[in-house]
Amino acid sequence: MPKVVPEYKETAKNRILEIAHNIFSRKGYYQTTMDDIASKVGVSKATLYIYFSSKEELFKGIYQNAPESLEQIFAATFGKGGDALQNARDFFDRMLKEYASHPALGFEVFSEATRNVALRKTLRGNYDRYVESTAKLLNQQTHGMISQYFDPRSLAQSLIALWNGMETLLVVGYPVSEVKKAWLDAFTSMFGLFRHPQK
Amino acid sequence: MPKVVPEYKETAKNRILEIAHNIFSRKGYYQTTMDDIASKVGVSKATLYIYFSSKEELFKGIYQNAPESLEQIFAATFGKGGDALQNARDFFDRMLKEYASHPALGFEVFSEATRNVALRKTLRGNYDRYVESTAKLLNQQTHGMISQYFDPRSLAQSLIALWNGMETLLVVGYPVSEVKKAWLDAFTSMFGLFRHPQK
Amino acid sequence: MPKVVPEYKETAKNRILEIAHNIFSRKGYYQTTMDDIASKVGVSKATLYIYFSSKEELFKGIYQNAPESLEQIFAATFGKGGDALQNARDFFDRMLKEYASHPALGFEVFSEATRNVALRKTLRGNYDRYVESTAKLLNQQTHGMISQYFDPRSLAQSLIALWNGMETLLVVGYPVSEVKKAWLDAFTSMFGLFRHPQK
Amino acid sequence: MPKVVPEYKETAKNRILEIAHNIFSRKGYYQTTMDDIASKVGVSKATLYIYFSSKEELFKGIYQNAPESLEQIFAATFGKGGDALQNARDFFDRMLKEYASHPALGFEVFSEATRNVALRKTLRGNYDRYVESTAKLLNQQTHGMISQYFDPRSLAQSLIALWNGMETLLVVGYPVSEVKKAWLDAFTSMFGLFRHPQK
DNA sequence: TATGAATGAGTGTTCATTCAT
DNA sequence: GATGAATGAACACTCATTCAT
Repeated sequence: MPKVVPEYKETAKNRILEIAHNIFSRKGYYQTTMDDIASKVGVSKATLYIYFSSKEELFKGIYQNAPESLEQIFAATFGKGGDALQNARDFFDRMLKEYASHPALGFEVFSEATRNVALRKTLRGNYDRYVESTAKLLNQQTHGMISQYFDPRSLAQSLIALWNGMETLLVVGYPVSEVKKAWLDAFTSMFGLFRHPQK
Repeated sequence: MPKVVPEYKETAKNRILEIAHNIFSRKGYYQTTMDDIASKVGVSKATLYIYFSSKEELFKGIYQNAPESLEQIFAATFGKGGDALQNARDFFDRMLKEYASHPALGFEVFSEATRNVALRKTLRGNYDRYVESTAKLLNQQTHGMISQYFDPRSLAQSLIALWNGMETLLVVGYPVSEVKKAWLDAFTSMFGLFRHPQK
Repeated sequence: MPKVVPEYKETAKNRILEIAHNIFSRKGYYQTTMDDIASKVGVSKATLYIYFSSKEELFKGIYQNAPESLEQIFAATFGKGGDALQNARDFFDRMLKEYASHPALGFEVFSEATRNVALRKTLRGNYDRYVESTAKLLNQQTHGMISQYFDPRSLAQSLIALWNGMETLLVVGYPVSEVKKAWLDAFTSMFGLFRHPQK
Repeated sequence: MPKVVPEYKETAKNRILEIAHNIFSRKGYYQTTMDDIASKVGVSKATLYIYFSSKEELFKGIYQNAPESLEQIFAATFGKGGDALQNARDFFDRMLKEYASHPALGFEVFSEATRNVALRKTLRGNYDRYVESTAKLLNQQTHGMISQYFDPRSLAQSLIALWNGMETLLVVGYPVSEVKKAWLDAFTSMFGLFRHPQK
């Protein structure tokens, strides 16, 4: 459960998903061929079509199978209460690991979502869950800490957006340390912790 | 409007760039064919190759030609001083318009940057400029407003990341009003304005 | 006929090779399209690429597959000893048949070899074999007939060159009978048989 | 007149021919583009079409303009009488230089002649001249040396063929010294000079 | 005479997808 | 369930040739 990286069960279908996830992440959707996947999985191309009716369906299988990570990581870090700043640090570290293993995939998915309603709806569903659970934790975590004026749901959205934005900084090539600082500074200021500067 | 010369004659190259920008934005890089572009521009495919040596080069031409927007919009909104919150609203509105006209392009570019060093470097150059100019304005705008503990450069990065993240919320389908609120709430809290709730 | 196995099942690859050989020979490398070959073979263009990774590779397959002819014909004619002049006649007749079925291919290959090191090396390998086996036969055939002053290897090269040169006379349009006479006269004189004029 | 390399007069047309000759020789007909030629000549592609109605016409211009070399070299070497073997040496050296400057062109032309009647006729015309003048010189040079049984015209053809064949040995990569020996050995034996071995 | 600009007609190559075995 | 073999439909890119200026 604490496992972040989607750990598909070892059925043929899941083996394919896992490997495809890797390749799609590395090469991007359009530059990944069914051949790439098949040969890496060690089966024939035709076999892929036994499990997935098309390349797109296979791709869908991936982001529908593994969208728990943000939620799980958020829960695993902020969920345990305690020092908010430290939790934010942990969150960053774990999300970074997640991101690093599939840097391109997220962008690819968003880009595709721009044109694909079905995908957009799926993502929206995921995000609704993210927002809800984040808001809930925010409530607990920051209880009493956040001004009454603010909306936890709204802040949850901001926080998720902020992380997504951090990924763009990483792609562009800013050093992790710098991006982490930006994340923590933003987090600190957003939650009015700035009176307690990090060492 | 910035164009002073009235005999503003679009060169063929710029016409292509503009139209290609639109199509790439709408359909994505890999689903846009040179034929698509050519026929929209109203020339033959071969003509495209007179001006750009490859599809990739044409694509490059686009994101190298118009990366000023964030900078310009930031300057145009926050640059004029005054009410920070109102500026943040203006910024959002203008960036939204920019985003809406090419929603997918940004993600496509980031995705590609994941695998393409040259592109990454170009983007990094742009971002360095963004960060610098944003930090400068932040200094002026928020003079005295931000705690001594915080780093304007770091906050500038966060702010840019935050906007990028907002775009993901938009793609996913959250209503503009909701995203705008998230942006403003985040902005407000980040800059310690929360004592002055927006009406 | 050399094929012993009756269930001589042409593999797809060999079928392609054979047909491609014909077309390349007739139209030349650059004027032969993959479509030409595919449609003559009766498969789709894509199928060609299952067996050969590129047009060039397919072309290579041809001249690497059938370079035995000169060697074989030489062996089959001069190899049997007996009347040298008659053997020379037989050699000519059989080489002519070979040449006539693919007149352009040889020149095409030589032209290409001018610029292509790999091809040059392959050809050189073939020629080394030709020279060696020709020299060997020359030794047997002309034993005692050729002056001690001459080098069989060198004469072998000359003989091969002479045949190659005869092909140029044929291309240019000299009648076969005339070219054959030139070949025989040269052969006769080279091997000191001129005291025994052909009837 | 002793000049071998075709020295076109410096008219625009001839400048083009000269440069085109070089490029065609180096890259082959099909891999030479009109752009290649135009840019090397320093004019626009369209200008080429003022002087030559097509690429093929331009190519024709080349081999119609400079076919004297074999004839001239033969005349310049064997024409002066004297030691036949030494003349054969000189001939080789000068033809080699000629060949070396345009190794591929000859093969290209022969290959093309296979399919192109007009070209074939032109070449035939050239070869008729070659044969005739060579036969004439052979008569003088070898007067009394060659058995009555042989036909100078036929031997002339053989000699020309032999040289053409030598070019194939060169393409294939045999060292010049080796090819030269083969040439001289063949020559020597063909003309019954073998009683006077070269040192 | 010279050319910048344009293009029609290819051309090799790729790839998701199918299907008989 | 698995696959080897096949392919239709594209697609980026090229190039000889034209023509208005």
